[in-house]
Amino acid sequence: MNQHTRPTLDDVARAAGVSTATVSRCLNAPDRVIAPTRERVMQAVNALGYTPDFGGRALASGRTNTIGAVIPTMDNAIFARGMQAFQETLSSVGVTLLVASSGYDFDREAEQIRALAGRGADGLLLIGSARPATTYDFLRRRGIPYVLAWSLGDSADHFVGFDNRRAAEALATRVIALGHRDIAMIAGVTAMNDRAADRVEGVRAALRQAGRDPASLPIIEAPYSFEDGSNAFAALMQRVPRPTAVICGNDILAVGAIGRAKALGLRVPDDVSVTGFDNIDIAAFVEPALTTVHVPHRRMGVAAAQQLLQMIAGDTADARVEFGTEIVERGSLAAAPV
Amino acid sequence: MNQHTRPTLDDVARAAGVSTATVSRCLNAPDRVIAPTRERVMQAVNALGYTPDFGGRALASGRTNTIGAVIPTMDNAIFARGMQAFQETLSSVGVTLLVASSGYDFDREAEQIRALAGRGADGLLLIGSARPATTYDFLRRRGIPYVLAWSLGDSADHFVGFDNRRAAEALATRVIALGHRDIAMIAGVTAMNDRAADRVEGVRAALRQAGRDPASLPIIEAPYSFEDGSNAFAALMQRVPRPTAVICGNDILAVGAIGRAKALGLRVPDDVSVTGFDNIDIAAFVEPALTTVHVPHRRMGVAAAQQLLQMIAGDTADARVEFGTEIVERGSLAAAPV
DNA sequence: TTGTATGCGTTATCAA
DNA sequence: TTGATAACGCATACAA
Repeated sequence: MNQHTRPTLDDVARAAGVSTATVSRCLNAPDRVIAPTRERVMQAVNALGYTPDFGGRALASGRTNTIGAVIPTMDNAIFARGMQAFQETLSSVGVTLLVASSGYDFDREAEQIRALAGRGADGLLLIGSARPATTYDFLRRRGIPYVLAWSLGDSADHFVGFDNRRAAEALATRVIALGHRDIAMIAGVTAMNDRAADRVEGVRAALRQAGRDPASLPIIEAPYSFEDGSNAFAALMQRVPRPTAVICGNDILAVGAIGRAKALGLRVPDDVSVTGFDNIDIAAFVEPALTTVHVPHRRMGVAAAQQLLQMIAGDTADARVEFGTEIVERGSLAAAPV
Repeated sequence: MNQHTRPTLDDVARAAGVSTATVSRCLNAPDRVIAPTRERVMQAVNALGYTPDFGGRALASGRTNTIGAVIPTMDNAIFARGMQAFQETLSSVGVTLLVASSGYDFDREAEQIRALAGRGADGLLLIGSARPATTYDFLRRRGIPYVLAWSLGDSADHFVGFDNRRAAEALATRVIALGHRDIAMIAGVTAMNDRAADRVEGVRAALRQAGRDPASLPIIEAPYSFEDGSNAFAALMQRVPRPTAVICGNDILAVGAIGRAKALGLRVPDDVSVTGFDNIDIAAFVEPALTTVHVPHRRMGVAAAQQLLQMIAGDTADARVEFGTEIVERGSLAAAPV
């Protein structure tokens, strides 16, 4: 039984009869080593089961090949899908992903950002642009590359996202064009969430554009769950006149709304139309299928990873990558009842 | 404009007029430093905006305060929820989470395990027990603590999970007790997935127990999506005699099945019963609501984290933490049609 | 309670 | 192409 200490560069060097520098080169820049020696070294590496020590490498090189992400929560189909793509992309180039979650709380987010930066993350992925100036200050003082995703902002930061406001406006405009006059909205919680807030703004903009008073739009904010969507829908249906269309801030709320409509004996879309946002899998599967806004979550995850990798490599990356969205019309939206 | 190099322990020590050792102690064992000096040091730390360098710390201490997880995919409600809880628990004690995904592929999993171990992970979370001996060999040679979650196995490894087989058997037994004789199954893909395979085994065991031939059970394996569940259901409904109950390996497949049933004009549960597994949110929300097996995903995530932390700390941890599951009976399951 | 001194494993500079 | 050797920033055993 040998000692249970891992082999070091030195062990490999000795075994291969070369210097530690050569072993290091074999691993990091194989072309800077002549083939025969390289072969001998690699043999020793395999024989000893050598793997480079992370701490030593990080200390000496100043890089960790690690990227951090702070998202509101993994327990949300939207981020789950995007993060999966993000992780796959990083993994394909040998970078590993550190994840942390904020629970939609600015303080927690700042705390997690600090933690990941302290963990030596070479770059950071953050969601949206709404956060205190102090957090941005920290990011910049620290000089750590970061990308803001899932939305687009006005700042000079790097964005990889789509225009939540415009997409929501387009959808609402379509609803209005179908003759709906009594429109209501079930929004995601807008506090600390620019995506949700932008979607509300988009709907208001559409109303304004149609010569209606945005202030008259009944809105209920609801957490991301079927049940909350359902309850919000029930509350909205109490209004007089009863809305003929309910625009929801995301698909989960919309599915909750449709479920409640059925329970209330209301036909969708004959009595009331319902729309969602995100186009997650379930949108195509509810009955009736959901009219929603398609968002390319996976592509965004991939693009965010590429962007970040470029920034870390020191290459000049595009300031922003904007993805288009499109309205997917399905059975849950129809012309207003006459 | 000052140089953009981060302050080091030495800078803080100089600023506070103490040695680096004292600064280090202030950060790692504050009680070993007298209050006045500690105060002076912390002041310098804040003034300089000092944060310890990760590489240096990892190299000197041999620990990274980082735990890795290799899961099949984040894009699955089950793991997403459990991982969120796992991450929160780690975060609460200052440990950060490295995530990687295998895509249900043994080779990729082994690769990711290597990557995370190389990244200096102090411990590892893996899903299920089905993987090549070579992977376990690596884990043990490396001596890295690991926990297997979401299932229970026969080995001496540390498990945090539940008995997929027994839970599925209980559910199937209930289905049989309701008079169903023509039962079919839509299973998750069992290759490289012991959870899915165990659920199939459980159903077979129930049939055997009831004096039926398990080999006669029609089974279609389907990937984790509504659409695949839907298609599998349609195929099963072609059989003669037509099954009166379809047991699904997870809720997503079951919801897909229910959707197809409606499209085919079949009433659930009058014409055909459908059951799921996992009890994710949507199970309570489909129409009819899904009879399924409740699995405490969040609690498992928390327990897995605690287990791992104990193992890393060198405390003796329980060999296995088993969670109970329970059948949640809802509208999708009823007595067999007469 | 605090300081000194050493070593952790790697990368990178500079010579050879 | 390869080798010596000096950082890298921190934790810790030991001494004071």
